[in-house]
Amino acid sequence: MKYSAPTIKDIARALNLSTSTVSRALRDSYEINPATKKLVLEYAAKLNYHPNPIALSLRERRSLSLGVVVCEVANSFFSQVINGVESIAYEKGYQVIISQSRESSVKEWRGLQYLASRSVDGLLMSLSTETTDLSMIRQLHAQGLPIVFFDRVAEDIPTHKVTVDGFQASYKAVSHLIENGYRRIAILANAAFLSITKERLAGYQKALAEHGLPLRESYIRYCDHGGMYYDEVESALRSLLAETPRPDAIFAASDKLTTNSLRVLRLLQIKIPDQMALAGFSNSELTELLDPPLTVIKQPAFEMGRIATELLLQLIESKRPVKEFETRKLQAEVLVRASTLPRKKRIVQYPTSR
Amino acid sequence: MKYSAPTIKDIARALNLSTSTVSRALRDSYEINPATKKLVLEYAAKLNYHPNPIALSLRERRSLSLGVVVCEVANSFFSQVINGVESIAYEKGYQVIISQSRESSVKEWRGLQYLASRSVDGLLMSLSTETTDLSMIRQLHAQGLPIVFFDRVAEDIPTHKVTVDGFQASYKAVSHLIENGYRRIAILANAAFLSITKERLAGYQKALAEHGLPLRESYIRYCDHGGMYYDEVESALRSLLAETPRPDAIFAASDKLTTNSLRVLRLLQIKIPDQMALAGFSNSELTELLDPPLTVIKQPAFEMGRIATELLLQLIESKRPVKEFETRKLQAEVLVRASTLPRKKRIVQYPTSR
DNA sequence: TTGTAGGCGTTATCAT
DNA sequence: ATGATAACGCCTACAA
Repeated sequence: MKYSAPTIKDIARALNLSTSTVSRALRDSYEINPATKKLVLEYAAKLNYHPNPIALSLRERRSLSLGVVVCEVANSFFSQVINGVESIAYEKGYQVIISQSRESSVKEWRGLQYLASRSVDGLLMSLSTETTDLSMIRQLHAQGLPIVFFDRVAEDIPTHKVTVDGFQASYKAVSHLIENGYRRIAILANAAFLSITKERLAGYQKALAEHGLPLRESYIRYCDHGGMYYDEVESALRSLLAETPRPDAIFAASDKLTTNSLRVLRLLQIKIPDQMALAGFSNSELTELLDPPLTVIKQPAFEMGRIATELLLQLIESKRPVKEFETRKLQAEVLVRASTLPRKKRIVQYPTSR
Repeated sequence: MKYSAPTIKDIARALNLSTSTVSRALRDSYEINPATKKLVLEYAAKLNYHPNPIALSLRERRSLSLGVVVCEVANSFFSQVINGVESIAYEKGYQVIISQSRESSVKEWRGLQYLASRSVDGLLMSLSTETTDLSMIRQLHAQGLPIVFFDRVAEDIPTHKVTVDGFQASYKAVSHLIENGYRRIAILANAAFLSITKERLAGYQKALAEHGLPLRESYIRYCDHGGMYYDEVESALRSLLAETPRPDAIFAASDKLTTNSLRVLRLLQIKIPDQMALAGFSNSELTELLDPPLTVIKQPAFEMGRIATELLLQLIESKRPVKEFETRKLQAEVLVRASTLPRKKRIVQYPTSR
């Protein structure tokens, strides 16, 4: 079945004009007779004519579209970022094309492949947890495709970056835990090589150090799929629970890790916060409705999308190659809730069962 | 800054060949000298040549892309549908372009506008709650753009549709409420004109009727933005709570309505399920972790996306106009949890303090 | 086996 | 004020 939208040619033929006249009339050129113009516009409206964006793209060598690569849209943080991206993009007449990597470097690669080969004018990118090979991104960037990284950035690719100050955020959240009486705080983090992982880990370490608590390597766990798979989180937590001494708090360093940790702890019937406190990054709208309400670090995701897009459009619309790049660091807020209530001294810390 | 990918022309010039030879070599045509072929392929690889999809689209009059119009991706149901769509689309070499209406008919219109005018080969569509004017969709459809509706369908546009059996699902969920002792069940629904609203309402009515309960018009509330705005849900619920006699259960007929209802009830400090039971549609991964765990109707969202996409590709790839259309109805499952525990007879039903 | 020309829809340039 | 032509990158019928 063939779908065929009306073209300038159709209008020209019907009205006995040349395509150039029609084109000019449609663009309201001053050199067209008002009568002709009216004729053309009316007929075009009747046909519901719209210029073919593909032809336009081919001619103008730009598609007026931006690619966004995220691990998945079914993640509050990323969907909020996307809303921020769209808010700016639409304003400036750009279409947004989303590609999901689902934390797989193969899928990421495939999405990039498609987006890159001239179908988008620029790229907004958050790396998948699996991505270690940056060669393709590097090459696209070298070829001149404007790229802005957000959230999970490639540190050594010289371009604009927008991140959240994960160091500060983690520092604040872990300090909060310590101030509420928790002493044995474990951390559940994303893949170790990600920039955000390093940052968040550093904030955790600083909070411990500043309060004179020891840093135990055995209290650190990495989840290479960012908590995308439940099993990965369950086994990490189980092994943490088997540590001696057992941690009295978990700090989860990303969205999926946080909610999946809650799931595991509930499954294991571990009381929060009495037997184990829980805090972590999360942008879900539902965290305050959970049982217990979760203490979370909420990132300014929408804002992040907006800023990244503004920077990208700057790159795209700049006449000369941009040499100076900036890294914007946004502050996140810590929302304190019941999952990290001050530790009660009287509670039995090591129940005999489990 | 200008990004310019290598073209066939570049290769032809460099190798002293014609563009057609290069083109054929790249497509591994049998009529090309193996030596030439090798030469071209190697040089192309070196340049990291990829055919320009825009030029291809212009020529082949298809873009190998599908448009998806949903109200928002930050909604578990829709993001799961999208994952289903992508799973099929990628397999068949199609790119997926997502457009969010955010329950606004203007944004929906704008997204459609862009997607439709030849940049996509077909459309997967779930109406925004605000959309009453179908003329644009109707026209695109009349012009031959293949469209498949899912979830919120346009009943009188003749094409494939994929829905969930909202009648059965509602019937089962409301029956469950009744069997657990609730008698005054109010319903919170989407905009009244939506097909899914009518269906779900009918299921609710049947359950009441079958159990000999009266249908009270005063127990029905519509939220025209589908619960996208918290305030809308809060005022609907407040007015329901003011009814005499006061309802003892709320049945929420869509995702956002369900979670926002929980939010309102908690804000008003109404105990669930003792003072008010709550059940509703939701595809969130977190419903079992909420306080209380929510009884929900979970739709086969991923499956829906898959099926809709398969049907759409059938339409797109069909040689002759398709005249026979099918409506697939999928079954949803009811997950029973604590928010609808059997009603305790001994509980005070009308606390004096609110 | 390779090359030439035309066309997909549009607009800019250069006539008329 | 309007028209003819070329070009964007690609493919293919036709020519050589």
